[in-house]
Amino acid sequence: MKAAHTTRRRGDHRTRVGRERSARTETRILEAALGVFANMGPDAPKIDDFVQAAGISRGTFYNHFESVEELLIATSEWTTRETIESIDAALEGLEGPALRLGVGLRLFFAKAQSDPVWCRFVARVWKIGGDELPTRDVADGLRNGVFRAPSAEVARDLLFGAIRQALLHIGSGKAASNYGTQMTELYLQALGTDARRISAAMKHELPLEEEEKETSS
Amino acid sequence: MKAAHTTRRRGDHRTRVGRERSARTETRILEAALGVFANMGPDAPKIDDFVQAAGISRGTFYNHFESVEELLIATSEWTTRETIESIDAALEGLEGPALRLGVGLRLFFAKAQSDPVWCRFVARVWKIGGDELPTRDVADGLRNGVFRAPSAEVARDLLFGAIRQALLHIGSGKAASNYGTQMTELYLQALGTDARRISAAMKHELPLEEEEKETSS
Amino acid sequence: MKAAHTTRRRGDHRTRVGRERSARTETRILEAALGVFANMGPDAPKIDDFVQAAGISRGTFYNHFESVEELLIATSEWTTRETIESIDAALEGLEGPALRLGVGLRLFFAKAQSDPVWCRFVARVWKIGGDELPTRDVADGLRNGVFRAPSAEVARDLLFGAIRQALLHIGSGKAASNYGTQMTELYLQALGTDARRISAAMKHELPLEEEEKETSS
Amino acid sequence: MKAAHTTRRRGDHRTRVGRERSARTETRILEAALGVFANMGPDAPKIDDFVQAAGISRGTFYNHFESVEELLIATSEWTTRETIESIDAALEGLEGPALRLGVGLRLFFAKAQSDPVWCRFVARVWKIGGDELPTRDVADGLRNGVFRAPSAEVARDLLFGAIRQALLHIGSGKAASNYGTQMTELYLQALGTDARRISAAMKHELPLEEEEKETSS
DNA sequence: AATGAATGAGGGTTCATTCAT
DNA sequence: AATGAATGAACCCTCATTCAT
Repeated sequence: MKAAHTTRRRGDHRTRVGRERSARTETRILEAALGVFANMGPDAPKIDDFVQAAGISRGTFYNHFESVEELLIATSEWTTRETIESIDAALEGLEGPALRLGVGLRLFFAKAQSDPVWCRFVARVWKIGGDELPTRDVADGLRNGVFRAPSAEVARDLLFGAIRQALLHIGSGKAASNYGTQMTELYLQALGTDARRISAAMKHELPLEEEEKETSS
Repeated sequence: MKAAHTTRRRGDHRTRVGRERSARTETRILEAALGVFANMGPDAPKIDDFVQAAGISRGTFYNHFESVEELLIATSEWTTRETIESIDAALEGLEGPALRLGVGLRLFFAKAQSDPVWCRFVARVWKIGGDELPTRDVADGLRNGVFRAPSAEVARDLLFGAIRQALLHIGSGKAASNYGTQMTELYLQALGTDARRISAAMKHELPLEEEEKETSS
Repeated sequence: MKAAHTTRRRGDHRTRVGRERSARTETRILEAALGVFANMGPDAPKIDDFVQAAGISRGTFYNHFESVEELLIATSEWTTRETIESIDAALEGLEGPALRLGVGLRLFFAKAQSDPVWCRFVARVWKIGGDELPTRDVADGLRNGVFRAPSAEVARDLLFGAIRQALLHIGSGKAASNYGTQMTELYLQALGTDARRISAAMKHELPLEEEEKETSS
Repeated sequence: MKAAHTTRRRGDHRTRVGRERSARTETRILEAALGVFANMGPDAPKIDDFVQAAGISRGTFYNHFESVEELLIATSEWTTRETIESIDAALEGLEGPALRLGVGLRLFFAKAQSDPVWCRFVARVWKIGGDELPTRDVADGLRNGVFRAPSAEVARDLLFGAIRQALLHIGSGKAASNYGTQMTELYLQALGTDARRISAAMKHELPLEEEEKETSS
């Protein structure tokens, strides 16, 4: 077992080094891809755009991703998951659909305003999930009468239409600093939320979500 | 003199015939392009897609348009202008931002539901104008207190976000028949319109806009 | 018979008008082609270049010429023949290869300097005949000892090389006004012509060749 | 440290191998291009002609040259430089414009007669430099009275006209074996060189320039 | 793994030529 | 004859993908 252990350790070592290097390369590609997609949209960029942005060779790209499409999906997941999770965590303990939705949206827009690249990426790509969270709050609110809308469908569509348009606006760099808050307020008003609840959601202090993404280049 | 006359008439005739043929071909391309863009979006289609859809040759395409981009713009204008104009005409005489906006949106969504190709095209492309009409009504309503919103920006962005998302939904074929009406109602509610005005806008009979597009080929 | 006569006269009339128009059109094309070839060389121009320069339609071009190649040949002949003939006529009565060659070259270069378009055309195309005239004089001179050269071949090649290079130089617009005369003198010197004969050829007054080309547009 | 060393060596190795392969491909293209241009002239050949002649793919062509024009220039330089340099070296130590010019031209024509492809290439393309060498000798000779001509311009133009025409003649395969020598003699005679100097230039043994072009494939 | 030269299919564009009027 | 829209073959160029090192 000892021998085996040693052997394994060597194997592990090489493997680990390889994996680390590989993981680092992969991260480099993802980081580069975020910027490339943000600037060029999901369809325009060619493999070479990522290769150049990441400072790697063509061959290396194919060692990690099979196609631009796959890279797009990977970038989306990588980029969205932690945002969603951190908002989810921040909402822990908040009660009431209006408060939860209001604070959640404000956090989301705050992230967008603080990270323009991320913002433009999400605005232009927005292919993936993360939509269960707000969807649930809207449904809850409609069910228990806090929200009012002709149907759940239009409430949902209005929400995602608003988010996308807001991200485009923010991503253009022309949005006022309270734009996200205002959009949140307007959406709550759209659902017929009563003034007191809106006010509470707007005034609630934003739970600090620490920025941990080590975007060190 | 007779000869001269004949010659001139012939020349005119040839010219006129040529122009007519050319115009017909151009219309054919535009009609085909509407469908192609609706199905494939603005970036994916290749020249050949239009060539095949229109039943023309590659060379003929270039006799009329220099690039896909130019065709996209031409198709957008061709497609949007008459819709906007017909809605504008239909709103003639209607007073009050809520009523005008409500009826205008309902007409717009009605068009979308009755013409799925047009709907998907507009949903995916939406590059061009036609946005002055609703923008003005929103601004009017905010100014005279019929509407209420944290800022004109968010009111505007919410509107266009809603429209785009609605078109996508309608274009998918899964929207209920009253979807457009519901979205209209929700948007009026979003702007804090009072119930009586909303009700009036929803009940107002839709001014008939006769379909005159002579898509006879 | 009367009827037949009338009919024939009509036919003649139409035919004549047609022929005249046709001849005029053909001349227009040739004139345009001269300029086009002069500016663009023999290979670069496309059918459209001639069509535009002549102000005709594509179809009309094909009514007169089958290809660019054919037009090139026609333009060459049309353009060269009269120059050669007029020089030939002007040399009528001059005796002695040195005198004939010297005056002939001077006339040729004078034409080149007075008609830059013709000059650039000939410089760049130079496909066709008209070379018998000087060739004969060179051969004569070599035979009877007026000229001296290692072989008739090199004498001939030196002549045509000189002419081409001279035309290029003149066509560039940078040649001095006595350039043609100087080149003529140098070529006579190349063939070992004695000084007296050279002097006679240089001083001989240039027989006036009237410009009759009706380049009326 | 070992690892780092190994890695670096590997990187170097890969890089070096790549560069060598690339350089070999480039040479292959240039060699092929020389023949293609020689046969078809500078304007007629299409990319495919080079691709086929070099036995590479279209894509590879573009990895090395951006256009036919660029390839033409590269081929010209590659082809002319060594000839000029070798003649320059061979003339080292020869004194007097007549001797230098005479021997230089004879070397040039000898090269042309021994390498028909090169000859036809230069005859048809002749875009680039290498003209300073003879130009200087002509100017020197005119200045110190060894040569006589109406002007330096015509002396120069006569020279290059003669060279071009000579190359065309030689390239056609119909030139006698002493053609180059004869043309050299005639050109010296054209400049009024005295008989003794001409004779010396013609009799001077041609300094051997070894063919070193390593056309090893 | 990483590299980058080579590949060739795919798509863009031009232009000589035809033909109905 | 003259016209010019339509045609499609020929050519240009890009770029995703492979593979030897």
